[in-house]
Amino acid sequence: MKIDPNSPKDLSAQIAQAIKEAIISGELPVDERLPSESELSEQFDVSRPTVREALKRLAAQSLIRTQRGATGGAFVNRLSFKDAYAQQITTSTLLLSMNAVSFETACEARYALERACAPLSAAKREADHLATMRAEIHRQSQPGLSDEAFCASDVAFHRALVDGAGNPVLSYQLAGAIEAMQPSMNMITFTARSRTEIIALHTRIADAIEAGAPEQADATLTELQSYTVRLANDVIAARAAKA
Amino acid sequence: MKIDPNSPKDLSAQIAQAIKEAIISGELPVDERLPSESELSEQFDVSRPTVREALKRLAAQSLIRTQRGATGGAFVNRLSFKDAYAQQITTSTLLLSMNAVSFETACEARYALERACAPLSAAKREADHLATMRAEIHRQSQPGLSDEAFCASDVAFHRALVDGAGNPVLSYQLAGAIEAMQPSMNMITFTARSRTEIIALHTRIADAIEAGAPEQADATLTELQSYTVRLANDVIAARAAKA
DNA sequence: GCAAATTTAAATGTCATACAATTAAATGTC
DNA sequence: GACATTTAATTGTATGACATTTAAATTTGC
Repeated sequence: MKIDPNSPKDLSAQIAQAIKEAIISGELPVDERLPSESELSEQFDVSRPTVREALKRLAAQSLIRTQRGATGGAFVNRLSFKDAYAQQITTSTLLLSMNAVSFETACEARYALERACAPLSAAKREADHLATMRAEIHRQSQPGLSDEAFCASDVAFHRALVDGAGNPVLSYQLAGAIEAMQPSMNMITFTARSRTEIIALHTRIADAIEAGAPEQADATLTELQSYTVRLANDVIAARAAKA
Repeated sequence: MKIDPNSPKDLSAQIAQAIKEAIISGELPVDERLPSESELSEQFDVSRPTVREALKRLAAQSLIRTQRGATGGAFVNRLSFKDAYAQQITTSTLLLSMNAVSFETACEARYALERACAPLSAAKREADHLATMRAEIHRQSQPGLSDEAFCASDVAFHRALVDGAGNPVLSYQLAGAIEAMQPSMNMITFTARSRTEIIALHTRIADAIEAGAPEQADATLTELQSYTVRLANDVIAARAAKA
């Protein structure tokens, strides 16, 4: 691992990249201890603060963890699905909010991905995920539920649908798509009528999964997508009319 | 934005989180300049190196960019799709390699997602993406192509299929799923026979997209998935036999 | 001789200060 | 007015010190 003092990049960025590449290539295996900060600063011929900045960059990406104390140091971290979920969600959220992605585009992506899960979920139809879906449907029908709580339950319902596919990689990929949309979903005011409609569609989806009928789940998800987009467009139109 | 000196977390981690939350909430809009490092160190009542560690954490996630010089400083960065792609790919790659995700599971996720794109691509059937797919198919049939080059072309083909859906959010989500599998794909030795088979399937997929026939694309992708898994299993079996 | 208490050493976390490098704006010069 | 120079602000890097944490080594007490 070498760095170039004449590169346009910061030294800390170069060092971080060198270590990152060593981790990706497998040269540094999981749980391996990196040299101490002092040793690294000698190896790369830079000061300790510079090394520390590099290590913080890696820590921010969950590539390493640090421990204090006698046997402490920086260790290569096993990237857990949980950590990856969290990163995926914040990245997706920022991507949508900062790039003026239309509700329709985000919605299209989300439901396309969900339709990808539906056949797998329908094939497995696991009891616990189905139970979660039913429970969330029940919660959604409670009167006096706030719009935020309704949305949160909506997210939980769809996560259960996705997790029902029993593929952690899929769940990870979809976590971002589903949760990143919550801010825009929250702006929708769910009337009693629209809630009834959505609950009916959720029920049909759960039924389709339980029956092992993927085409039906697919079609109902498409219906739900159009309905959601219509609701959002109503909100946008109402706002435009006011202004 | 306040921090707690008695928290178990590092000061730099707390500061990074505080700024991150301000960015996510929109309190700090895109291109806004953060206070200088000296000002931040006064505001948070910590030293400048500590502030810098916090800023490097944010820079590692592409949340800020820094400029040197008189009018320099740290600016809130608009998270571009390109940056998000890159993060998504490294995260996915590490997730697969560090968690002993089976080839079959990763493959299932990948093809489920691709099948999600197929109907959208078939509806749009854009000329340039179709041209890219045809060009990659042609490249794949060149004799003397290395396994690595064949794999790279395979990735390009599938990316074109995905990008053909015309939904940048989908493309972003799928970039990870497709490219993260390249390391495991590279271990497969593609014989002349298997290449012919794969090229035939690719051709049928392109034909289906061009014809606007989503069901056909879906079915062919499923075939390609099974065939890929079979090839991988052969490699694994051959290795086991040797040992 | 063994267990508990203490000391020690190694590592990260934090601070203070200084200087180098870069960049744009202000200033000066012709 | 155009061009060169200076200046000031800001990040990048280095040095050295001290605080804090943690496990291992040592000492002490019985």
